[in-house]
Amino acid sequence: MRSYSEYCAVAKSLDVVGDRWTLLIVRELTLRDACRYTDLRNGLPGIASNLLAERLRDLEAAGVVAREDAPPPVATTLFRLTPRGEELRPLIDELMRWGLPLMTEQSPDDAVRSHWLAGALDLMTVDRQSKGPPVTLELQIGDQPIALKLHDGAIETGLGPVENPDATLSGPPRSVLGLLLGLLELAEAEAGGVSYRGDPAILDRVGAKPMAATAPS
Amino acid sequence: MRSYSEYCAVAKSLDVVGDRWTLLIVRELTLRDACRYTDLRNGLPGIASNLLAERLRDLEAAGVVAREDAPPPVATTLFRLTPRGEELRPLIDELMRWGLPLMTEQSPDDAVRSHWLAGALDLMTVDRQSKGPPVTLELQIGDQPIALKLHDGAIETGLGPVENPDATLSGPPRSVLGLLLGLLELAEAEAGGVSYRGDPAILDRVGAKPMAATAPS
DNA sequence: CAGCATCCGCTTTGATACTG
DNA sequence: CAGTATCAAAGCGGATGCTG
Repeated sequence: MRSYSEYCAVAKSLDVVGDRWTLLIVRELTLRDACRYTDLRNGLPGIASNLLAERLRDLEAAGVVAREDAPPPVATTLFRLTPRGEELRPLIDELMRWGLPLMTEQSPDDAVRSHWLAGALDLMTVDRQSKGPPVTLELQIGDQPIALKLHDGAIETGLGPVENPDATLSGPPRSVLGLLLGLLELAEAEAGGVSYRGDPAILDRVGAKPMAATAPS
Repeated sequence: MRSYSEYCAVAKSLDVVGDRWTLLIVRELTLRDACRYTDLRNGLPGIASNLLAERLRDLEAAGVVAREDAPPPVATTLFRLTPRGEELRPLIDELMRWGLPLMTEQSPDDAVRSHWLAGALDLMTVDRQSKGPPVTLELQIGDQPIALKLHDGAIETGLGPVENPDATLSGPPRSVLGLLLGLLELAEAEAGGVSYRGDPAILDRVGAKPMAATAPS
């Protein structure tokens, strides 16, 4: 991207990460750690192959991403955030926070990936019953199941199947999210195509994280 | 901008604010409150006039910016962030934080505006002598003076001249910033073209804000 | 003068095909 | 798997002109 040529910290940041696709590449690497080129392509549906290659080169030159040769058994190239790249995590979190209200609009041709949603849930939900017994909830949305482990007031999110979940939840992502964040009642969500199996009390434990106090200006 | 068509909060945010110039427009409005079209142009050197108009229309449609007719004496249009737009402030702050290390590189054709620097100083500096008497420091960098008012461990930044400042500081922005953030000693900064008038003890009171603890993941 | 709209050459992106 | 090559379409930058 052409530099903004402004002696301003915001502009300098955008000179590095302001290109189209760039912050989504960083998102992939923050959500999934080291990725192969192919993993990145899968997590960035619609990106042109030449653009991905070019962005990775730019990010490497900027010291945000590092390329490493994977250990022997696999023998492939891995892309990983450098420490400087890791410092972009709060920025990705802010984008996620600000974008969450926009998740009420789901276009029919929106791609869905479980790790995107897991990241948002990780950031935005809590176990409201801090003294409750540990329970696990499996969400069937996106390209793979999402595991929610509730314990001690926190929710740990993970990808992949859960053995013997205490409850399972599936349906249109929009409705599943609305239900988990407390914007929809179970009955409404079910009318919206959600299917839930398990004790409804478990669902009630999941809620939106209270907003952090506004940062001191 | 073309939508990323991803059902992901980060992508949804970038669908709204990911266009070139868009976040810099938001920066202007967060740093300077309501702006006229002309003020925005001045704060965004290099933007094409049609692009500014188009971005403002897009931001208005997205509910981020509102247009209002200014009160009688001036009778001009003002652009202002909506409450939803104000919620982007933490994002701008994060961009500023991440970009600050890049301020060590100042290209000769970088434009400089005082309010950009005042914003960064506001975010990143503290009065290290929390019990010291209130003092004011005037910086002569950019297109207008910057006032730093040190009192009770905090630094209040403002734009415009100070009457009877306790100290004044001028020179190349890069060096002035390095001096204030403690990356340069006064002697080094002076070698770099900085000129300081006042008690050196005042300078010592200004320092970089200690990093906030990493946000709980 | 403030707030745009139009035009045009240039750069970036998107889609697909191809390669070591 | 990890890219390069190609080319049309879209977006941007800069200049200029228009309107209240």
